[in-house]
Amino acid sequence: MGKLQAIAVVGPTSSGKTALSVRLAELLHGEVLSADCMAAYKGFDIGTAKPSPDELARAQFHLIDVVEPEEPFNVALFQKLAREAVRQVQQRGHLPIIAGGTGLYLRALLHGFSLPPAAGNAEMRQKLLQRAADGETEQMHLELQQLDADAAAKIHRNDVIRLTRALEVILTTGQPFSQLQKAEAPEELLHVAVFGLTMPRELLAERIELRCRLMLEAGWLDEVRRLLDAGVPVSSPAMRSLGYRELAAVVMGELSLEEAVPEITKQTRQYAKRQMTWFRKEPGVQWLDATQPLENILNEVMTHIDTNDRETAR
RNA sequence: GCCACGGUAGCUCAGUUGGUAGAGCACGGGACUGAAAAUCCCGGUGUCGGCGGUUCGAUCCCGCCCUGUGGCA
Repeated sequence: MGKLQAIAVVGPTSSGKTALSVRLAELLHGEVLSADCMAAYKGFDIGTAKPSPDELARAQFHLIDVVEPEEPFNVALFQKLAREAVRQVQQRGHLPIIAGGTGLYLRALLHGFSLPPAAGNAEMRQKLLQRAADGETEQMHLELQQLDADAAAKIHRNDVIRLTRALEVILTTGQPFSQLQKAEAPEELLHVAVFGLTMPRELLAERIELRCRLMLEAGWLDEVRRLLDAGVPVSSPAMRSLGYRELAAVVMGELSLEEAVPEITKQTRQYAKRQMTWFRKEPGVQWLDATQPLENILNEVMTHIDTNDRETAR
C-alpha cells in the first residue's frame, strides 16, 4: 500500500459512507474507524444508523458503543481513542478506514490539532451557563474581550456554547484560549486519501426521508422509549440529537408521531447542509458521485489510491 | 344562484390614508478546538389572482372575470 497511512470517507448523512467503508475494508485489509459523535453512544442504535449485523460481520469496526448513553462523549475523548485505534490497526498490518460525518472529529484526527491541556471543568461551566441563562452573554463577551481578544473576535456573543467554553478554559488554566490552540500539534496522519460522497440536494433529501421511515419501521420509537425508561435524561447530549429529541417529545406526549416525522427529516436535511459546508472547505478531498452504483464508486477509489501510491513511491 | 370574507415570498400571514412590499418558518450561504446530529451568524427569493378603468403613478380606489372558504337557498 505504499505510504498510504489511512483512507477517510466523508460526506453528509445518508450518502453511503458505511457501505463504502465496509467494501473498502474487505478489499484492502482494512478496519473501519467511526468518526461519528453519536455512534459512540451505547443504546442509541437505530437512529444513529450504526452498522448492521451484516456489516459488523464483514468488517472490524472501532469507536462504536464506547460510552454509556448518559455519559458525555467529546472531541478530546474521540481524539485519544481514535489515535489509539489507528495505531492498533496499523500494528496489525491493516489499513485504517476512517468513516465519519462529524467534521470536527475528523479534523481532530486527520490534522491532529492540540486541545487545551485542562480537562473540562464541569463546575465552572455550570456557573457560566447559568450566567448566560440569566442574560449576561453580552457582559461575558466583554470579559472575554479583556481576557482573550483573539478568541472574542472569533466567537459571536450569542454563541453561548463557545463563549462559555472559552471562558471556562481561560479561567481554569489562566491562559488565553486562542494561545492554547496554537500549541504544537502532532501531525499524526500525513498520508491519508480522503474521499467525499456527494449528490444533488434533492436526491439526498429523498434518501433521508426513506431512511427515516425505515428507522421508524425498525423500532426507533421503542428504542427511545426504552432509553428514557432506563433513565437517560432528555437533556443528555445524545438525547438532544437528530430525531431523538423529537421522538422523546413523542414519548412524553408533547408531539404526535405525525408531526415528528417531517420535523425529523427537516432537521436532518439541515444537518446534511451543515456537513457539506464543513467538508467543502476540507483540503484534498476527492469528490465522488454517490448516486452511482457502489461498485463504480469503489473502482474510482481504487484508481485514485493506485495513482496516489505511484506518486508517493517516486 | 345569492350573501359574507379571502387570493401578497415555497408555506402561514402582516402591510401600504395611492409613490412597485415585510415577518416567522421553509430554503440558500457561512462559522466551527472538550455538547459538534450541538451551537451560532448572514441573506428576501415576489407579474401583491387576471383583464380593464380612474390617476403623473394602482398591490391599494372602481368595474368585470377567475378562484378558495363559510353561510343562505
